[in-house]
Amino acid sequence: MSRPWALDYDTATCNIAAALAVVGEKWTFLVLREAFNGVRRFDDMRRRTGAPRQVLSARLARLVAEGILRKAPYREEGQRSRSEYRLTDKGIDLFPVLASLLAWGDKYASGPGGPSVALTHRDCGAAVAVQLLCGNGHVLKSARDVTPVPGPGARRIA
Amino acid sequence: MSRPWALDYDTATCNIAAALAVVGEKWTFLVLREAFNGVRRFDDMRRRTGAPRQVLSARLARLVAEGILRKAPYREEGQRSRSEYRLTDKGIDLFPVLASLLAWGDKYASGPGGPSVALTHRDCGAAVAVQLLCGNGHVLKSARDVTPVPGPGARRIA
DNA sequence: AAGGCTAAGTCTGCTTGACAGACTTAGCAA
DNA sequence: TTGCTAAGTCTGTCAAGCAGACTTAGCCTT
Repeated sequence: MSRPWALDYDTATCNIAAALAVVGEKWTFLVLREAFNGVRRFDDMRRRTGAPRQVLSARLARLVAEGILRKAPYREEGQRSRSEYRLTDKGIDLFPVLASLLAWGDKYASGPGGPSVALTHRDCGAAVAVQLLCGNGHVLKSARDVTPVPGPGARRIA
Repeated sequence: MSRPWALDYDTATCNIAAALAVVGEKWTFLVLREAFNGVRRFDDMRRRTGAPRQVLSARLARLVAEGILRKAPYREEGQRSRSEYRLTDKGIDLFPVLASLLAWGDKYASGPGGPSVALTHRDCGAAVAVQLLCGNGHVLKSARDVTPVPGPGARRIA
């Protein structure tokens, strides 16, 4: 690797940045974690993430505005009707991000007892992992086997 | 889904939070993106991420302290010797996180021309994608096919 | 209909972190 | 010894995060 080709291209078109602009904030990830765990209600999320109410409120509103969560009414026995937050398909598609973070955390930052959450295949019960898979069906052992190349939207720097 | 089991367990043991505590900050992801693109030098990273010098400096130091990047000396013709930043294996293992973000960004937040970066398999050239794979070799179509269950490190709330 | 109950917020004052831009450092070369 | 450059640090300003108190809105009981 002499001079990386990336230096000749503009970063403005990078979709990692675009994704991060939407979900890149600290509490947003934790909110999504809870959502994937089936937690849907404001106060549960607040208690479990530790996010200040104001921040949680803002993040939820943003996620709804982006179409990652949607508000749905619910009604607890003897209570008024309130709103809870559910993942949309767009939100569900963020799962690999969370799953990758979890895998990395399990490997490098796990507490004493080991992982506190395991992912299983609903249909067969086996453990689920995030893998890099190429179009020819090869499972890649390491990210070192991946070569990033400029895509159609890449823009050369003048 | 009546009452999610997650509500009965402590969030303190969650390794997603542990991972985010290390790499969860906004600029950190962008720094890693550059690192995976082969960008290694302070000023290149600064220019390409837009991070303020002070913040970049702090993030790089943190990543080195965490063993995700390591400093390596380099020497440009006619210049003094300086340090650049390279991914360690621990850092390389974060690739799926970035790749997932990229895939999501490509799908939902792509600019006009389409993706600006494509991931290819070094050995066969085919496109690489992040997939959910179960222990029995099934490729999962959606995160809805994943069932999270309490792991060995899970701690019930009193 | 008055008042209590609760989840889901908003409001207030304080503190921390981000930021831009100027400045500093350290080794190499002329 | 002076200049050059990448890689930082320093300073003042401003936005964001934060804890804790307060508010809101329906449903229920009395």
